[in-house]
Amino acid sequence: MARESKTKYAILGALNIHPMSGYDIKNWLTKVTGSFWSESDGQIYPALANLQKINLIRIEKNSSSSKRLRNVYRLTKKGEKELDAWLEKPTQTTTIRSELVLKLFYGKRLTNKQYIAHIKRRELQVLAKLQYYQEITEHLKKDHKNDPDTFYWLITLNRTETIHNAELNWCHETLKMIKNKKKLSLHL
Amino acid sequence: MARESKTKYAILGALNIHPMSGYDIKNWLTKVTGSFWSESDGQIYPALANLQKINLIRIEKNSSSSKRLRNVYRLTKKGEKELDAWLEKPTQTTTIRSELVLKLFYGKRLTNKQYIAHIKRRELQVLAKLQYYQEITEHLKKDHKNDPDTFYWLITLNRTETIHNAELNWCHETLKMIKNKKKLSLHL
DNA sequence: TTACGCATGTAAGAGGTTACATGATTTT
DNA sequence: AAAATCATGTAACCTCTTACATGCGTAA
Repeated sequence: MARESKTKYAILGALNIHPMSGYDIKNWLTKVTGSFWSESDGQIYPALANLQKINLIRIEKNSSSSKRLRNVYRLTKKGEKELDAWLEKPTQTTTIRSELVLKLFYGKRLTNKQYIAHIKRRELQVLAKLQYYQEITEHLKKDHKNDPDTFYWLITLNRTETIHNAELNWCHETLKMIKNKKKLSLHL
Repeated sequence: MARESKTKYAILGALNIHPMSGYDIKNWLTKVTGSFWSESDGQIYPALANLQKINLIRIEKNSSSSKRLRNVYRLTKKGEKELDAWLEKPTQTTTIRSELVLKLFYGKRLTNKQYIAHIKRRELQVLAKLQYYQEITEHLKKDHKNDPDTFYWLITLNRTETIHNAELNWCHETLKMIKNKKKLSLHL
């Protein structure tokens, strides 16, 4: 019960780029896939141990010689197959939960001022994210143009950008509408 | 640990519209807030019991006389205050997880055909949702124009519509780009 | 030498979904 | 009479986050 965790696939996919440590994977995921995927410590390390146990990944370098403890993992052939099988499979739509939108939905009890404040906060959050992902996009286009992954990363970054822009527009329009008290405009 | 559940607020907000049973709340939520909020049986009923225990809601009608068991709850004054306190509070950004986008991100290992299939499936899903929410929007504008909640519901429906439309455009553009093999267009 | 970042890992415990159980009522 | 839907509720059990513990290396 409680639908199957996808953490293993996030890990396998990351290791398919190049060998990494758990620490690397986590930071890298939060940095570049943050807008649609993330993992926490408590997920990563047990998952790595398990994936190693069932031979989907293996430790490449244990760096025992006086170096700091650092486990760098790499995909096995079996791991690649597992990754491929998952990649090909169609996905179910995931349920999402946005507390903010729930508040806006139940917003009848809020004053105009409070309601506007919610949307403005959201506007700033989205704007910040948008700028952040635009920077990553620029960076990829400039310094990783020929990386075989870049094309796919840009596609998903472009998706994030498109959607964030749309939400930004919505914030803008909604604020304008509320401020002008043209509440009826939605009903036309 | 494991961040605080928002189920109670989803329930309080629903009961603020009008008294409802647990069954009603669940169905109503999946129907109209499905694009940004949902609850499952296993959450609703225990939460209702608990909310009643701490006097945020109470049973309005137990309909004992030969009628089917059906508990209709209504907000108490205390419940209204709790709802207001939550509504006013700023929200944290929620982390979202999209398995599909993760696959597209790791898409290097997929054939063009497989990749396109993923996006096309998504396109259809989004299109269906878009049409569904457009129907609800029309319904509200026609038959519930003067309902005090309608204005707020239309705002969130409009948000869903805007974002879904953006994603649809992205699907379209991305498919076109891949099909034309103009992979370099992203790099310009 | 103090502090911060690197790096791994575990424990606790709430959150959430699915499946099952139960029984009434309405529809076919 | 059977099947579908209404309606509530519980149990199992996985998921996930937060917090804590630990220790090394490096920079101020």
